[in-house]
Amino acid sequence: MVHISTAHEVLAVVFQVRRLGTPKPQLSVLLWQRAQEPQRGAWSLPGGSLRHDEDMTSSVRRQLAEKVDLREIAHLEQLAVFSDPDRVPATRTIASTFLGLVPSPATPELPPDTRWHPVSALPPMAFDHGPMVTHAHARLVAKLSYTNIGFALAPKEFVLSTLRDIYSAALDYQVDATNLQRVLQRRGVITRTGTTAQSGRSGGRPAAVFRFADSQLRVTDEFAALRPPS
Amino acid sequence: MVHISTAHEVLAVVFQVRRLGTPKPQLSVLLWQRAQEPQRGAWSLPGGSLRHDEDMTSSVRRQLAEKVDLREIAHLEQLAVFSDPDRVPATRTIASTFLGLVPSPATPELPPDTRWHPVSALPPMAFDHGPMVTHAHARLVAKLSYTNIGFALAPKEFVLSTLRDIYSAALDYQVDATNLQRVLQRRGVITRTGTTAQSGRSGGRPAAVFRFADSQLRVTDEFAALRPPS
DNA sequence: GCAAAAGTGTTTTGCGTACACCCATGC
DNA sequence: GCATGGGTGTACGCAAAACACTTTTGC
Repeated sequence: MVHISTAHEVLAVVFQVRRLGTPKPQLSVLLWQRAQEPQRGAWSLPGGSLRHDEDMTSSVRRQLAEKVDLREIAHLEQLAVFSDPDRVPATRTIASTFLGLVPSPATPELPPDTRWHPVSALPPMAFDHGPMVTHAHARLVAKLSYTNIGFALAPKEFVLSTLRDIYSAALDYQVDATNLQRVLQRRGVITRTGTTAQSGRSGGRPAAVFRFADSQLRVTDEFAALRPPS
Repeated sequence: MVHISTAHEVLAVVFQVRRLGTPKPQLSVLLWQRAQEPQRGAWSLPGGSLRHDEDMTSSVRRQLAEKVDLREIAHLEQLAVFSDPDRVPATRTIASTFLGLVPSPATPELPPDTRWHPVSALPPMAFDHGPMVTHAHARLVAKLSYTNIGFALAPKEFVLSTLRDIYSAALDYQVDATNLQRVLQRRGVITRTGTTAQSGRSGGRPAAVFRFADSQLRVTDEFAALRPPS
């Protein structure tokens, strides 16, 4: 196919860890359902055309605010560009994808055609949006391991079992709260606030309250191997 | 500034470890010198406009082949997109950057305005191309630690001291050959060919010859922390 | 008291670094 | 022989995982 001109769109993979009826919360992604052909009924990532006077990060923030009324993005970063000439029909469109993270308790109002879907059970996705979600999830999993990126999924203050549930949902395996605490505390990623939470109805020792030390991305475990000599 | 239309270019940060008179080889980047205003005389990354019928990876390969006659790219991956509306004058241009790696012994012919520059001493760079090189270098350093990306910088077959020099140049610190061997062998990244090399003029035990097991990127040390339970 | 949940102490393990020591070659 | 570079063996350290045990609450 030969195209006359090239458009550029930004698409955001926005994750939040949410309760969805199930006992344990699940990692979920924000999608909207197409009302028009092509691919009517399929689910799309939020986003849209880049304006001539904005850079891509501003564009993503603007579009999420305007189109799905979402403003609580705690972290936003570039992922990959999808540039196959035929990735969407008609106009040749290059897509730049972003990873956005929303803290857990926030539950913004959403337009009626927009919904959170658990990453483990995605609906039929429009165009190449499925692989984009997979890619974003892989990036999140990797960064949970060597950065403080958890700050963008967790509440401002939290108890360790809550944080364990968030990590478990994002990583898709049971994380041990004991070790999670020690790893994150040793690295200076989380700190105690000093206060303790109420015990639940069924008893149990009251839990210490923590918070993330930073609210910006920081690499906390730079060298996996081949460390420079000390 | 308001722009009428938006152009899209691809730019490649191509690295090779090269001897440049100095005893130890150095990590170098391929640049060409601008003959026209704006920024005449400043050095640019190779690349150019994306065609309407090609994706970005093909475009990078094509442009490197056409413009600087470079075909021995062993590894090519996306880096970041630079989308500031005013990053270059006149037409608003979005730049997608790529990391390209050329194996060490290959010394392709270059056009006269094109040259390899050591990363440690970059010439005055055009536009925002300086930060692009820095970004690419950071990515390379990170991936040397947790992937087999060295395959794209090393010769097909090599002796361990050669590989040490390559890693040292790319990482910018002295790597210990003994430990490098053990780490890479344990991970299955390199294997012995069985043959041994000649000793140099000044004697010394003949070295074993190695090769990389794969010639495609592979993650070899996935989890820095928060490993799933075993 | 007992169950439930949180937190601490201790052991084990795996991996990477550091370093001492042995090996094979040229001259 | 001896210098030179290559390779192996081993001790050390660190960080994380695993798990037993203690603490603090509700009922």
